[in-house]
Amino acid sequence: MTTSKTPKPATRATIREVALDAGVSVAAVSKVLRDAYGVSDTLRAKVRSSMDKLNYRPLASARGMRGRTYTIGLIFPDLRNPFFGDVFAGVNSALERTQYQAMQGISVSVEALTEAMIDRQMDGIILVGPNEPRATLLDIASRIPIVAIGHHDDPGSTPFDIVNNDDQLGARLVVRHLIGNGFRNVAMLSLNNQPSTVIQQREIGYRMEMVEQGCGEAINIVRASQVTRDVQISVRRLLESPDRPEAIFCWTDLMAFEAISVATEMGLSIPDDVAIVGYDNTMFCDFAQNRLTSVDQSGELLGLQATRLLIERIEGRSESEQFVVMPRVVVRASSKRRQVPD
Amino acid sequence: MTTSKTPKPATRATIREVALDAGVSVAAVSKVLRDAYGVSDTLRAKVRSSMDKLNYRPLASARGMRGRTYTIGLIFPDLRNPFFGDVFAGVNSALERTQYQAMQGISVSVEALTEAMIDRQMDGIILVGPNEPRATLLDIASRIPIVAIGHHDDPGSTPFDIVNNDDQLGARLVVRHLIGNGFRNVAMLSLNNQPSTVIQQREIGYRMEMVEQGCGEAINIVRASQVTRDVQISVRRLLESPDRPEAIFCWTDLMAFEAISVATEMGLSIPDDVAIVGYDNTMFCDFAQNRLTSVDQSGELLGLQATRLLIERIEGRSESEQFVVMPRVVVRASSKRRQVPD
DNA sequence: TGTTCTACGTGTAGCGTTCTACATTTTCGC
DNA sequence: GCGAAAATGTAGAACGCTACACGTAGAACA
Repeated sequence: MTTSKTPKPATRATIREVALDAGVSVAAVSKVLRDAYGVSDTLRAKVRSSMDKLNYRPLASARGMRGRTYTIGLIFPDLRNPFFGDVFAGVNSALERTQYQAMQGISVSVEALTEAMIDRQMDGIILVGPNEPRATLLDIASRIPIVAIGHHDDPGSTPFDIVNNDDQLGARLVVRHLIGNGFRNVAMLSLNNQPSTVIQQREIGYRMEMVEQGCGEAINIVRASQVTRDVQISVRRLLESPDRPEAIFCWTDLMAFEAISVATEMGLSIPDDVAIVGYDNTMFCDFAQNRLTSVDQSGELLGLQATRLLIERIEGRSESEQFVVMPRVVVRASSKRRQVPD
Repeated sequence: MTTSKTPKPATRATIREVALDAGVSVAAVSKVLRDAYGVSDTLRAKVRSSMDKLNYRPLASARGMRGRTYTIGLIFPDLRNPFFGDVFAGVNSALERTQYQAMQGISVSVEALTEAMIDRQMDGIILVGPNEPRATLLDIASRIPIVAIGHHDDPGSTPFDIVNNDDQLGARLVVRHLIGNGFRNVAMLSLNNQPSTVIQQREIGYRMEMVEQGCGEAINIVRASQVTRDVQISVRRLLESPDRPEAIFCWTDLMAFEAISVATEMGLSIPDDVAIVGYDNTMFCDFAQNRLTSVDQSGELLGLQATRLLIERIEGRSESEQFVVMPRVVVRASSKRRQVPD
């Protein structure tokens, strides 16, 4: 008398059951799963059909114990910025038709989040606009493949891949555009307390182009924190100052919208009293109440390339790469040519 | 001659190494980790100190093989909606000081995402505004604990928990507010192709309150898809129609911003030509270029409660619960009392 | 006809946890 | 003091996969 096995375990199928059903070894099923070498077409077909029949799906935890989990993590510094939606889209299209899945981490601290992702055996991490010091990034990179979107460093000097838009150029283009449209006293609204290389680059670009355009004496960088209240105060102070700038270049669309808000509140008209330009070209720029000129850094492309590079890394590449996209200014009414009162 | 073990494995510490270091069994360490019964204070202290010393962190995959992964998944239907940031914040504060981590899934299809999360052994899932048919939700709930934010169903009739704002009431409050401010011809801008119970409830609330306020004959529900272009066309058609509504109640802030955009483009003034009201009370409502009256459903509270309920569920509760928050109208200029031309 | 390759399959040892079953020690009522 | 109960600790079998190390059978070559 043999103990009969439960016929329908009601639980999800395992690789063993698939092997049993297909009449092959567990190892063979695993090979099919991984598209590994040494499987005949017949065997593959048999296994595939059993997998379908049993509705088999590999369990990520179990895979994680031996190798990959086919999961990559995404970390953003600021969730309120609508820009990250564009990056998402790019990540998604890169992941289509692969076994990989992306997950965005949710946490207060980026450091804690990174650890949590390592604990959870992510195969790799995409860090967007990381503010962490270089040493921290290097430490993370030594433990898990990462690619940084928006982090400037010398090509080849980092053990991780980098995907950037040319932030320095982006800032220069903005200044060139504004001055070309008759705004010479251009201030820049930047971020404080964040040693981000992206901000640095944009500030450098702004400075250099102002000088090259002969407006060096008008250089004026105001820094505020991300907090709405703080931005409002800074913008108001700027707009109330005796030599009110003719234009404000904001380091992010989000800040630009806040600038528009303050200007509107003060009864100023845009762009006649003050022009405003943002960065990211998010969907809100198009709205008629904003009509915000902004720099397009094609978040979607950034996300796509970052994902591609990350997967290459996970699958073995060892030399680091950089990918740079060219920014372009998308002109809208907020920086329309100045009507100089003759 | 004994083979000497590598002294510094350079790899992360495992539970075995902690046990070795603390001079106790692996089982004991596991107990400490899980706060399980049967550990003396002395042992606990020893183990804790070894864990600190070795910088030990449990590996989620390995835990997943036996029990929990201490990870919960978040699924949103529309990533562009800034509302979800509020929910995030709530989830985070509920997770503070727990071992759990939240991850937001990124994918085109909610169904695929759910499967991916089950594959990855999430302990539970929070579904925000799910559009899936009831049967699908029941199927998912039979395989993994879920709580739905924004899904209306009879209390006790679902095997999963529900956290809602009273959408019917929210809509009623909007109508009441608008009519109280002199707008009688109130149209509603809703969503098509999405059998969401949230939308249903808001439509019902709108209808009922319109009737009760004696404006039944003005009821007018226009439905558009989420696509920007589609919304614009619908709003434009509405505003160009011979009996242009005096106010538009938009089912989401996002749509309301688009409505403001179209109205602005057409040269209409808000609220004198048309009042506009949104739903969600997202941060953009405050901006002077929007000044959007909106319904606050406190996304943060929703996220907090959903997380609390989900963890309770994961840890054993079996009867389902519902939690309802009361919506309230936050009045801004976009619905200011009508200046009736006498 | 033997010998060497190559292609295809299989057996099985872990991976790092959890948790049941059990062993040992301490406490306590009488 | 004695036996029972409570408290504390341990051993070791899973969990579902991957991938290394082999075995085997034809094909190709001499």
